[in-house]
Amino acid sequence: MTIQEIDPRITQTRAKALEAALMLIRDCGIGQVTHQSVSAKSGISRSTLYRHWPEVSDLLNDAFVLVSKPPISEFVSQGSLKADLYHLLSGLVSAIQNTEWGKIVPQLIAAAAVNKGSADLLHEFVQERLEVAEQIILAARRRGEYNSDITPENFLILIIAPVYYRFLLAGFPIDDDWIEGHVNSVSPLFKNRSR
Amino acid sequence: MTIQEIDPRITQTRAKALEAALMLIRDCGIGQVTHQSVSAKSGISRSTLYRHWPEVSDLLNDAFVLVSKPPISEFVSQGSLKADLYHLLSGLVSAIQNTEWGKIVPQLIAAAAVNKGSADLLHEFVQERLEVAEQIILAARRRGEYNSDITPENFLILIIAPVYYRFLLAGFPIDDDWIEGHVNSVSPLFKNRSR
DNA sequence: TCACTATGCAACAGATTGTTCTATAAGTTA
DNA sequence: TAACTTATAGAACAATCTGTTGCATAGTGA
Repeated sequence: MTIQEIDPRITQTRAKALEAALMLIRDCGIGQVTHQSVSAKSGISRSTLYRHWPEVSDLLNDAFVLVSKPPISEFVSQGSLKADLYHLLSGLVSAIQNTEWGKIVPQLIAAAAVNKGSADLLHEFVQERLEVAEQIILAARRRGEYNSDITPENFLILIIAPVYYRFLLAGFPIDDDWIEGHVNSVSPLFKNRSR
Repeated sequence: MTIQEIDPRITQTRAKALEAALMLIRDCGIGQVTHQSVSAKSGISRSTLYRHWPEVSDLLNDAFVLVSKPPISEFVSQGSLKADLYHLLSGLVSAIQNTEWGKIVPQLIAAAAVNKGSADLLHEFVQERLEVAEQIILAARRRGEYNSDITPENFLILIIAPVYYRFLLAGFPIDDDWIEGHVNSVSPLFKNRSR
């Protein structure tokens, strides 16, 4: 009952090909991803690519899986709700502006609109992130900092959504000052109870 | 000095081809839009399509222009800020759920990420809509209903962004109850002044 | 060492792409 | 109406791309 060893050649081929695919997705969009273009970019032969991924959609899916499963860091409170929210948004903005994620997510959104597999992947990713971020609100509630009719989920979306809106739709810049102002803007909602 | 008459054959060809292109974008994504597929869907011959749009990107661009220039309705206040915001979101959600716009915008976002022309188009569209919606806030301010440090633009994004987030990223449903709850959630901000 | 198998390469038929030419039909002008 | 101008459809084409296969090679595990 030994553990199944995986041929390192397969691992290498997959890694190289998916990295090339991600570069193509990022720079040219999913429409430019073909067995041929991935072969040219990765050095993997076309026949090998067909053997691993008979359809381009299989390749795209694996590439999206790769980028939508980043490590989720443990929640450590910064001490206050405002500080935690600022920290959350800083991380998000940094991921969007300085990592592959920012370049890939628009393509994943487009893929999700026409492909159920991609949609499931994207929604699962977002759901997972929301659940992690919910710890922020629950911790604040325990400290008595958060006491609102707004559900943690809706409140988090209120915080996070403008970042994506500015980035994906408006093309507005996002800097530390804006993040700080944004957190301050919503802070009156921490304790308001609407009726 | 007569007005230049446009050959109706050209107008027809363009209309038919762009309609077909939009259907392909909506159903299959921009990657599936080719002169051939548009020809098959529209009945326009391939050679004619090449004459009108030498590159696929030209065709895509014209299609996106078509869909991103919808008529902007005059602002008529519903009487209160809450009612105006509810009205604004209802219209947006309806456009997203019941018209082409909802199916096309994910593709336009993806195109914008790799193509400056598409990006300009999208950002201009969003900017224009924000400016129209700003009338809501300005009217509320005149009535004394809105008095906040949050700029009208930032406030509107706070209102609008969660709709797009739920639709594009989370895949969450959006119904009238949610819209109403959302407007109520942010209503404490109408008059709050943060410090 | 030996069996196994993933890879690269060449070759291939079939489809797609981009271009050009010609006949025809539709539009415009007088 | 007749004479013109022009847009389109269709065919044909070389070039490229797609998907598949067979085979030699080289890396892997026992």
